[in-house]
Amino acid sequence: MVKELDKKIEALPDHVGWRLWQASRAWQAEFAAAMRAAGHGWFTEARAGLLGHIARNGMRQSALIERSAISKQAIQQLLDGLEAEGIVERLPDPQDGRGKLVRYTRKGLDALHDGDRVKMEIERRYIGRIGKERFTALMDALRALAAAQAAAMDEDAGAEGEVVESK
Amino acid sequence: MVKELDKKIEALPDHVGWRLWQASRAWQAEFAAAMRAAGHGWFTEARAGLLGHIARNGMRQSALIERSAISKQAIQQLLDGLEAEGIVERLPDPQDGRGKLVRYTRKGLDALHDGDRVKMEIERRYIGRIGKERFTALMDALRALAAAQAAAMDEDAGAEGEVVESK
DNA sequence: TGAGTATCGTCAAGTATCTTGACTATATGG
DNA sequence: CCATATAGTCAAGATACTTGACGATACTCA
Repeated sequence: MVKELDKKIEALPDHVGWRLWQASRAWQAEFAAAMRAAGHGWFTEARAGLLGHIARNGMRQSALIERSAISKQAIQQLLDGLEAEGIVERLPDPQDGRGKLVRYTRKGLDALHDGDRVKMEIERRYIGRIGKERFTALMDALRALAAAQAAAMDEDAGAEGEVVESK
Repeated sequence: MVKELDKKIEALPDHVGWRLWQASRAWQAEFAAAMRAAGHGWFTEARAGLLGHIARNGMRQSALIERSAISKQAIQQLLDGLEAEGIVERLPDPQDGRGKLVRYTRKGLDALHDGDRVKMEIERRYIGRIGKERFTALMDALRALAAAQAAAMDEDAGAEGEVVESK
């Protein structure tokens, strides 16, 4: 019994990528469970990520595309789903016949509110688990990493990023 | 121009879950790109995660299932793919007619070696980007989080985790 | 010994997320 | 007015999972 447990622990991967993936999945599972408990079963991980980018007062779909790291088609599909759930609605942009404005419905704003609450709860739980100091260090490192990566990507783009269509 | 950039930055979500997800995706993209460059195009993220759990000298599929956070069916599908690629092979377990042993092929071991190299390279890059101290703090926090979460799950299971099938 | 039960792996079907390619409609700038 | 770029959509497919059902083997204990 004990021997098996030992084996299990001893062999877990321990590189950054694995740890990040693990932590990310755990967070998402916790968030999804809490949101389901709050009656928002439609709140999947990708949708949550996208909603985090939509300004409370709405925005153009194209602006959303710029902000998110995924393709316009993927965003469209997510929005389709969210629209079907009644979380957001899409209106034609009066300024540009091609564009559309995405904005929250009443239901969407309520869900957003619950989402924020749940996020704060989870954060509190995390701080309780690993201590405020460690948590702060975690956020600090993650922010630094994101900033550094964004900078690295900008450099690539600025230098000569378009070697893709060779061959 | 500048104004648009400001907008873009100002609106990024900043909670733990989002940061973890971002960081995880960025790591995976970096890893996949490097592995592709090394001629291992089949090395997808889920496969990499699974391979991280397979002992160098092979192991039972059921042991793999215990270690991984995903379902046995998902693991089977991943193994199917890896087997088709010639990375691992599955042999009947002489000790147990139901079981199978999973082990690396020669090609798999080579890929694993490249994978380890790439992981170390990325880690070095990360340390270069955010500093050794921050990186250490990051790993420390992630490990603590994983340990605390595992403990929390064990508690749940020990107490009364089976309220699922009510209603 | 043999019936019930648990474990191991598989098959099948479905969902979520994301990708690429092709296309329409509108805007913009000579 | 025409060429080109941009905004959004449609369709098809890949990947990474999920749940449910199932067959085969092993274990237990009366």
